[in-house]
Amino acid sequence: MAERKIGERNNEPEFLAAYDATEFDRPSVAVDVAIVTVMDGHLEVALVERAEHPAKGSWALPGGFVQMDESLDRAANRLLAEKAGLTDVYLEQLYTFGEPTRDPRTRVLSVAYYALVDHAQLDTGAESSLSFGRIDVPWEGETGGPVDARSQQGQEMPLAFDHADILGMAVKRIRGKLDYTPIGFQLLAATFTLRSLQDAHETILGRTLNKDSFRRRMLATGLLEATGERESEVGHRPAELYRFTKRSAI
Amino acid sequence: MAERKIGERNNEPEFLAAYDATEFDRPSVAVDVAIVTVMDGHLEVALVERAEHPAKGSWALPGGFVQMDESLDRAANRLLAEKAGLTDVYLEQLYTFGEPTRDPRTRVLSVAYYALVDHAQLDTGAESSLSFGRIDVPWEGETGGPVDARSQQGQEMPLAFDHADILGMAVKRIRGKLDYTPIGFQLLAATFTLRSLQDAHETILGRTLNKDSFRRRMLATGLLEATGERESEVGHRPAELYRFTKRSAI
DNA sequence: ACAACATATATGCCTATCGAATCTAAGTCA
DNA sequence: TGACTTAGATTCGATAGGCATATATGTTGT
Repeated sequence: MAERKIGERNNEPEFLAAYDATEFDRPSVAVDVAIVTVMDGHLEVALVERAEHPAKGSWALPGGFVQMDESLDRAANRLLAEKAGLTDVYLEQLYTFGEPTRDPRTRVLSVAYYALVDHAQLDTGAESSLSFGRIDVPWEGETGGPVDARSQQGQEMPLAFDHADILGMAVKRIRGKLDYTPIGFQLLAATFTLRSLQDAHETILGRTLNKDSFRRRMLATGLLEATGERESEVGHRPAELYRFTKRSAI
Repeated sequence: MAERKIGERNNEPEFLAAYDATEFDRPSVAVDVAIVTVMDGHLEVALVERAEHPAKGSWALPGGFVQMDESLDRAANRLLAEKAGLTDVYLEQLYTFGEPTRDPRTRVLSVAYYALVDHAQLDTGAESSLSFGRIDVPWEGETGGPVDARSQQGQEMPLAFDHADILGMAVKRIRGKLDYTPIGFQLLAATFTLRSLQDAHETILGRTLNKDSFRRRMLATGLLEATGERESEVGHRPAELYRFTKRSAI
């Protein structure tokens, strides 16, 4: 991360044209949301392309400033609705990023959230302002470090500010939470097969899981129940469809 | 929590005398630290008595406002040093509390941290501005809810603002982290017996642990090594003293 | 010196759980 | 009809945790 002292203005012409930043005695507070989903065996995150400086042309997590009369959770939910048209999704506060130089304009704290959504709920059409980047997890380990994104064509999508750090922490949190809470179904439709749930877990963890152990463990939690229905049109024996019971809302 | 709209001033005389609060378009940002330690089989937290309104006479976590040129981590470390004389202790960001009405004066975000310290490091003398409250965990469960504090004499120490919520989340986080990382030794001196480490774990978790399993599990991590020394003056067979290896710094 | 006592440390056994292999069930497709 | 694919059940061995017990090593009292 570039070193820059607070109060030291960026005097490039583009900056001065785009912003009339003023120093305050309080930081601005933004909420940024990592909207994460699973698609075809990889993690994806929703991104917006920055049209203005700073970091013009690079990609950023959708976010905005907290209004003075709304809570942080409410701001995150509002931004989810405004930027992605999403309501009633799994949303959790992640961490607050507060390096004084993380935004070159003025001091901006970012209260980061992450959301887990079913890929089918996402508007991936061209009319949406959101793009989706494949999350590029470098080492198959703890992933405490920054995480980059790539387009479907494999091009790098450079992330603005410290958003690669936010994304890295989001992946780490989701992985950790998967070990002791069944949050995987937040990424799936209302009914799903055990295999698709395992696929989601494997994608998040970045490693394969034992099929039988996974099945036993999931059924032992008592959090999911068989619907009696089966998937159809699959070219082989169809699997039973399950749903999550009510109290699965963590 | 009392409902109060932002911008609606508290017009009680005491408030007006104590504060000349002004509304801004940005929230103030405070850092509050739950300094947690283990003492005689219970958890303790460092508290300061509020001398002024709001919440005059009740107890609060040590905290203060973030300066414009310091990071959040740095602010937390500074406050630890200023308020408790502590440096080089385990410190981790916990959560950011942002209900608009959490402070009756004006909007204040609290970026909460928790610190784990050896009780022997703490200045519990009368000259210190810090008092210590026993953490009163109501139900032996997940402890997601608010947690109160009591004095050594058993008197309630009512917590100001939403600090009971902060403390509850701190206990929950510490318990969760204990399951997969050996943070317990942050509460102990440089060398310690396995029994004292188990005592610390049991105190944090609020339940007893199997001695042999605990011993096997701890030794299997490879994170601690025998010193060859033994405790002394204990009135029974002295236990071997252990220390943590370098990389134990999580 | 010696016994009584308290706790540390080691060992063996039982059981629950996980991973792997194998087998059967139930669909599609040529 | 038979090959193929994946679902789901069963079995078995390895492993780790819980529990009981035995032994080691110190202090304290007489």
